[in-house]
Amino acid sequence: MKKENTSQGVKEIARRANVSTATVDRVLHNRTGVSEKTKKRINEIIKELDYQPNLLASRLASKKIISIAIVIPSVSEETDFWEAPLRGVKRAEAEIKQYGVSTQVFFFDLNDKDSFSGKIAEVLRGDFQGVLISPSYIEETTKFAAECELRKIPFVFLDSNIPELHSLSYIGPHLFKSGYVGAKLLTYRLERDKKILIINISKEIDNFNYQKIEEGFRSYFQDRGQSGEIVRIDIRETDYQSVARHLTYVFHLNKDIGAAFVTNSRVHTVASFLKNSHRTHVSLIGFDFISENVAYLENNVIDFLICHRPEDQGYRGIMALYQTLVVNAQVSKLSYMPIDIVTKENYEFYHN
Amino acid sequence: MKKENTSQGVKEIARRANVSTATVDRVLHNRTGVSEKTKKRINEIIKELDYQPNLLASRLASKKIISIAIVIPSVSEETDFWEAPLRGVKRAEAEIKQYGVSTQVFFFDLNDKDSFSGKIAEVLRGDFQGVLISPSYIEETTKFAAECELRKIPFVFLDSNIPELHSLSYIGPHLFKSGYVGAKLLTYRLERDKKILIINISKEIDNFNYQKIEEGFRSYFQDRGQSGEIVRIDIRETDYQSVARHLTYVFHLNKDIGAAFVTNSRVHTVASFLKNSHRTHVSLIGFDFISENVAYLENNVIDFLICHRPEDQGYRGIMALYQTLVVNAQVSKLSYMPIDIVTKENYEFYHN
DNA sequence: TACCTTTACGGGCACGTGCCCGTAAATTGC
DNA sequence: GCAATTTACGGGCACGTGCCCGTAAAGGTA
Repeated sequence: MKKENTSQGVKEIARRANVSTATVDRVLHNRTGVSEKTKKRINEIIKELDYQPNLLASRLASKKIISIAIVIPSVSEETDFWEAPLRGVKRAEAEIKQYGVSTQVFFFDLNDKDSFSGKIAEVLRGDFQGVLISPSYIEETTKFAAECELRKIPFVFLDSNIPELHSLSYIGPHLFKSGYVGAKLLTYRLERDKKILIINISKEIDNFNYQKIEEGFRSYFQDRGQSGEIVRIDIRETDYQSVARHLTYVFHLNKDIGAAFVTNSRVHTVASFLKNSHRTHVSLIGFDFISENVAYLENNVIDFLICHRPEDQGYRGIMALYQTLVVNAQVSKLSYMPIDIVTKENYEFYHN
Repeated sequence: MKKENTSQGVKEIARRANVSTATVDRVLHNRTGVSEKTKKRINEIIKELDYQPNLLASRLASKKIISIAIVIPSVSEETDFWEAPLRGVKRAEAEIKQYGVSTQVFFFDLNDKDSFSGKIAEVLRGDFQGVLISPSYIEETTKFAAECELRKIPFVFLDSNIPELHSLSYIGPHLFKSGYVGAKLLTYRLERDKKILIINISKEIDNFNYQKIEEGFRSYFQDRGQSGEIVRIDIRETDYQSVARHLTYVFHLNKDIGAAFVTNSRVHTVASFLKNSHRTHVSLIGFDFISENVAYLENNVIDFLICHRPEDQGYRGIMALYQTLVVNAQVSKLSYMPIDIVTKENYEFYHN
């Protein structure tokens, strides 16, 4: 089978407008050097034909390379969570490399604000046409966003959002609803008079993500007028010893805790504690498909993991920038990921 | 930033081998007209350079159009399930249309074997280079697969599988495990002495999919030595009246049914019955994110829906054929979809 | 009027690959 | 040994777009 042989694209427009393809090209890229009236004539024909440029030919002919910077936490000993978004980024890159898109990844230390500042400064020194960033520190990100806006560099937020800033798009979970789902699962078979424990393990004090999750979690009970007692604890050190010490204390004060909800991926530390202290009858829920968590899922210590397709997040983040920078198409400002429920029974097919 | 200026691709190979690009081209497409020794020389250089053809240029220069046939059930009054795979197909098509790929969809009536035969005959009369098919009828599909193999037309199975046939790939759920997950969810808070009801509503007698699901469901109980009584019922008519009649009878015989598991997307019919007969205390689980089901999820009549990302299935199906026919890359023979758990709390973010 | 600058366009090559057509060289037939 | 055929290869255009360069025409200045 053969393609249609009608002359297509710029040539056809040029023919109808009685000009050369170069002139049409000038109009398409709104460069100077075209009189108003021919410009108008050409634009009308473009509209009439509903002209869509041939990306193949365009990218083939163009020598421009589009560079995208990715700013994400490095994979630490504590968590390999960011492996997944990175995979997604690489997958997207492989797909669109042929269109002249290249990426460069900047890893920062999640526990070190200065490393974050350093990396975004480095990005600004480089010559990037788009940025995909995990906005871990609000203040620094705000400055960075202002500079990007000045330079007209589109940026996409990954995994957590700062709605006030004018990002091209946010790609990540709806945190409030994630907490809500956690509450539903955690209490699905909880006995009436048992207490619920919310555990927040994090070095960062000002992290607003956990607040949103906790709000969602609590609102589930408000919505149904249930008012079982909810205990909460903040733990500022992430090592096992510290966590165990705090938890021992809490469980000592509250003998009748039936379920525990961890607001992030450090649920495996809690799982470890529950196992060591023979408290595996306590229902346990947390976030993210990381290897330590999956191990405790397998062991029946963790009941459910809530996940947000981190690989897909990375992929979609790059693709959103690609749509804007190369295809010149619109992308939606908010792209909430599904709230996936992972259990011992279905985790082997989960696409993280 | 500019692209590297080193001469690339076929030209570079030709230069090194002291031949013209035309000769290299002949080797690349193993056409005739090249002596053995030059062929060998060129092949060595190709290997040495790890030559990857530029898809952009290739597809731009080629006038060939690749046609893919899609054979799926039509959206019926009973279910709009197949809307989702169709969306995925369209999404894939939009992405790769520029590479000269076109698709044609053939809808058959899921309750009419002859319409299935008719459509596959039509596909074979057409000039297609690849087929994406939902193999609803085994015997007819077997014949079709044999003919495709003869003509060297790759075909991909969607949503259900016939492992004996040499499909390029199967894209769909792991049915056994899906049933297993259903059992876990259904009994997560089931009281000890309550009975479980398995409901199979389908006109097709020989459908092996449901058997696999039921096996998985039952094996969950075997794995944990639980032997609560399991009742099962087959209903061969899909209309509400028939289903209600059968269910009335079953519930009359078994007063203590605490949970019901429907092996396919017709769970909404059962939900309707449970609601009308004031039996919403019975836990209910079924399959697929179709609008009727979601409505009962919202109503708390259905507890969970198990889903397998039908849109993604359609997308991946087309992409598997694209990888084979255009990119000439390998695709994995089995591509199990995640077993997603959809509840009232998270359905609004589900990407079906 | 003569000269210079600016504007408004056209010509044409390049991107990397596919493929048609032409032809020198090698092979075959008698 | 000569013509006919086959083999093995090169030249070069086409795909649709980007963009450099050249130039006629229009406008400006003395």
